[in-house]
Amino acid sequence: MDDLRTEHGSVNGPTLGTKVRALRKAQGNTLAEVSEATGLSISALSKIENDQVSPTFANLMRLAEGLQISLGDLVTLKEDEGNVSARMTFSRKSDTVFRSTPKYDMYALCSELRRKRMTPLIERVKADEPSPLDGMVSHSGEEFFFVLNGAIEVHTEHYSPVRLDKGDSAYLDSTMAHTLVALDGKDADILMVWLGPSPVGQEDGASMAEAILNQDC
Amino acid sequence: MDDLRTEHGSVNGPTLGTKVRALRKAQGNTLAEVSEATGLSISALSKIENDQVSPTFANLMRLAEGLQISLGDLVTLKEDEGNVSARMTFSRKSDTVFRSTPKYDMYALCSELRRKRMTPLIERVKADEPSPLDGMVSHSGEEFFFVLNGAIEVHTEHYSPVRLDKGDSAYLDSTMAHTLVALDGKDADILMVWLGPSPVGQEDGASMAEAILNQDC
DNA sequence: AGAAAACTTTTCCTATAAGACAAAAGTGGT
DNA sequence: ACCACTTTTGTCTTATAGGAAAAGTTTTCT
Repeated sequence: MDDLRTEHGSVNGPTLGTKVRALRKAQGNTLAEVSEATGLSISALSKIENDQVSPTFANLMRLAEGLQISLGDLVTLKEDEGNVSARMTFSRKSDTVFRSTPKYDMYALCSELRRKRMTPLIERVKADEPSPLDGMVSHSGEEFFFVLNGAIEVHTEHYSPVRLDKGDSAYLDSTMAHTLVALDGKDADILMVWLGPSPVGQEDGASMAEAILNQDC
Repeated sequence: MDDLRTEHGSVNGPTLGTKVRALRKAQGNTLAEVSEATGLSISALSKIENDQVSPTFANLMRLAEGLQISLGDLVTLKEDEGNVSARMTFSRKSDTVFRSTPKYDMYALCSELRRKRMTPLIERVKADEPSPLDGMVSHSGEEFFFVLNGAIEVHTEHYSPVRLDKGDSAYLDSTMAHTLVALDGKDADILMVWLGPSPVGQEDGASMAEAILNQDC
């Protein structure tokens, strides 16, 4: 047999083989090392990477474990994530408002990097805010807050409000209705990292970020 | 052959076969209908559902399409993921060192919440540090940094070192070797959020966090 | 109810493909 | 050019996929 590309590759995306190879290379390992980690023979790995065979489910599981990737991520032929283009980005102290509402100003961080799964933001929670419970929202995913300046109160539908001062942090299930209120009459700055529900979705990571940003304020 | 349960089932979760059968039944279809939809023979489907064979990747793709489920969802034998207990937690300004090394002190945030997918930490990067490149590590997942105090330099295997001052942030693919260096002779504090590669893994989110923490310094 | 009919699933057998082992070919460094 | 290392390519064994018959299940008819 020659090439199974058409059989199990998605139309344009990388084949399973190229992805496995990219992952292995990204970790700086040889076939022998992955063979050790997975229990698969070197030749089998070679053939898999060259799309000469279609590995069995059992071996896909061993492969995923050895490559330290979830099985779902492994079989989901998402675009190149191991190899190319950008693998890192950074943001200078952000001064471009990504989105502004009566309640929040938002500054997206590291937005150049498209392929990321987490969405980091800085939010300024405005002090002059009428009634806390107005802004209650729930959306998919999880979020983590860290208070950079000022103090906030986290309101949720299931817990009593929690006051967080500078340096405090919170982690919550975003599907639970929640909102933030600046305390002491001063604006508060928080660092927020949002993680969407779709573990593999790349492009819809972006759209979901959009969604949450449109919703969350 | 009798039963491959131990080969490709997770310890307690449902096997692939039971999941396929459940999906088919839920849609009210017969093996013949799924055979039609997937192109797989009835006998092959039967064996798959009874865990008598380990289907090839090519056939897993056809199966997923026929069952109208994403490949990732099909192979990810996830248990019920809805159930709860805690859905939020918070941390006061952390003062308990989670882990300390010559190079870093780490403070885990929101560690009470077990089910979370992101792992937030505060790291103090120590100034008195001999040679930057010693500590280079690569591990699975992605990480986001935000500089709280001081200045750091991010070294990676593929990019030139980047200086980050207070308020700056970075996002990087953790599989790329990297390390942080405190600049200007002062310790630097950063907020880091790490996201492991396994999207659904709950409990192994914890173990992976362990892994990265043990490795990353 | 009982029996036949129609349908669904499992089992047997054969062809073919995947996996292991070993040898050959390719790579990189000195 | 040599050596150590990595990857690919054969050959053989073992397992998966397909086809058809057997077994099991439900429906229908009298």
